[in-house]
Amino acid sequence: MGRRKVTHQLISDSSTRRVTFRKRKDGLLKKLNELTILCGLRACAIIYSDYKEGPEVWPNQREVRVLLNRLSALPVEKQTKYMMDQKDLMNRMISDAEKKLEKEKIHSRAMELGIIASSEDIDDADYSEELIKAADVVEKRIKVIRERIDALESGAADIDEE
Amino acid sequence: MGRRKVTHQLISDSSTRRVTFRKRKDGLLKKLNELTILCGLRACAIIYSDYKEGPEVWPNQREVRVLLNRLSALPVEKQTKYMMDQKDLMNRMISDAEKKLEKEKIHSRAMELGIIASSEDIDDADYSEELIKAADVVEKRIKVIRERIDALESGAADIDEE
DNA sequence: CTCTCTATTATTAGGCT
DNA sequence: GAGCCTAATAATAGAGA
Repeated sequence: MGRRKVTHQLISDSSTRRVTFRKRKDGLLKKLNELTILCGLRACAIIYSDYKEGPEVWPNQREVRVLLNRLSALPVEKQTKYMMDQKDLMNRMISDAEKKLEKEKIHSRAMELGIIASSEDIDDADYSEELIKAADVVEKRIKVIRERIDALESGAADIDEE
Repeated sequence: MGRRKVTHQLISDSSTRRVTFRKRKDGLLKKLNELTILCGLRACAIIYSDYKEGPEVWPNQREVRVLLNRLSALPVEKQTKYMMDQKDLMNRMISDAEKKLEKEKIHSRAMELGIIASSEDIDDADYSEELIKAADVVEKRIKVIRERIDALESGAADIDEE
């Protein structure tokens, strides 16, 4: 939606890529925010780019933590079920794209992303400081295990960061 | 950007809200996908709405888990730093909105969202089944603690789900 | 690299089936 | 509700400062 259509591939020019990253990230956050407000959802997100030392989180750590905790607390069985939902939706998006392709010449690629949103009161629940601290303590203890897993996974994926 | 502008408030009609939810969620995922491709990032997300029994994840559990693990593994100190980044960006978005307001009559609200993206090879790293299972075991043990925290937080926020 | 300013494409609100 | 259509608004690619 700019001066020209953009090919859906990695932007080779790093300068352009950086600018596009900022613009689109902002646009995305704005839309996520709107979804949250329009549909009464809670949402959180993290941007993990090379342009920042670490990830940037929305709307704040608390929210991210709470929503992630909920996901982690779900039985694996149910989690698998979500995978199904995801596949369904991904298929739907692909078929939508294919339909468009028929009518026009669009060739959008398969969706492969995600978002976190909890469908509850948006009231900005003010978690007490004690709770936050308590969560941090637990977080640290868990961290050791997490790092272990992540390290293994990173190895398996041949990934190497910071 | 439809037949009329939409007020940025909770859509009261549940039917309309549902439709808007689907449309915008799909649009969001598409854009997140594009960001991923255009800028060479990995990304994951989860939609937690009342329209599904459980959250829907993107692109899959593996990706969500890996990216979440990375976040959890970060020292709290750094996490705080990210908060700063987030504030900076939020402020920027607000000022952008205010500028527009000057020129037009836009009154977009403060962004309060998030997204998870890891800026590394997009290669669909195929984590071994063993690792996934191992992660699940750890996940379950952690779950107990997580639930505890979440329960406390939920209580503090006067939230009650499923 | 950052901030603006459009020309253009993309997203989507409301209707209809 | 889920799909499809199209008018109308929103996001943004490219260029200029």
